[in-house]
Amino acid sequence: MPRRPSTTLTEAELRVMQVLWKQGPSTVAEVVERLAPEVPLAYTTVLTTLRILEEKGHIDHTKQGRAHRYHTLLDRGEARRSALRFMLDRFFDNSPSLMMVKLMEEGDLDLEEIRRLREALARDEEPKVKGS
Amino acid sequence: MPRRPSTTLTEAELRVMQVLWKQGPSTVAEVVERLAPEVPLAYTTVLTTLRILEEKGHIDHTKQGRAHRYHTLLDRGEARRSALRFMLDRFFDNSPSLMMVKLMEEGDLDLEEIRRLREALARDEEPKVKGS
DNA sequence: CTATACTTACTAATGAATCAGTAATAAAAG
DNA sequence: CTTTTATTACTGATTCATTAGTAAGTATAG
Repeated sequence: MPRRPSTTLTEAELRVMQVLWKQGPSTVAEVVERLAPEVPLAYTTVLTTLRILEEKGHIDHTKQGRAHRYHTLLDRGEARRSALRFMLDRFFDNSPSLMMVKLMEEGDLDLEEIRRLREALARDEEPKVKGS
Repeated sequence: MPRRPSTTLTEAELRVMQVLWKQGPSTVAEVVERLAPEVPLAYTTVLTTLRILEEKGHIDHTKQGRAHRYHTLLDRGEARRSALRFMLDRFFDNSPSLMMVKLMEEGDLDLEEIRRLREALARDEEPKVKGS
């Protein structure tokens, strides 16, 4: 029996989606250029990945001169949520607070970020109170 | 040109590591049993994955009767860190605080957890001051 | 000691994913 | 209109990852 086809974005697909999310609708050449320093890929390789993403319904394209300009359809927020759920399940025993703690340890937050997070946490504490 | 071999744990490998991390040193049968409800896999499939993990140096085994009992060598904390780094890069523009905010929105923290997190953040704010 | 049951070791099959080349196409330049 | 050039569409190669079967080995039970 073979492996099952992946339900989530594959590594190559994710790499490309990331570019589209970050720099907005892009042509093949623009994606290649952005990826080049990190992962040098042939023009047609990226083209193929974009075609697959389009087949899967994650992106779209419009004509732009003789080229195609690709737009994301898959919402980044949704992708983030499913990624977070995966991480919680696989690495943090489904404990959001444990994950929060580890994040705090990992990324050194500057004072401004800490202040904003404390405010966000304070806001989180409020809406729990119903009525009055 | 072929695909590059993956540097991180693959999906199947991660699934097995997760079991070993959660329930401690286990035999093949124990791993299969734990995985069964979620993903029914043949005994030998899990055995193969364990062999690969051992070849890669991520786990170890000791004899137990006629069976092998597998132990993790790869530290879970280290795996968590590299997973977090990957997530930060791919989904959260390398902003830990952004990731934390999204995590707060997603995983509902209970009041007790929020309180502890606020304390932890408060402590994080202090050590920045050098001397006196 | 022999038979039984369980476990491992080895091997193979298969499709998934990734990478890229060649041919066709369409726009742009002359 | 013709030539050049950029781009896409199609196709193929490669190997990785996953799955599991068969044979060999080893402990346990009778």
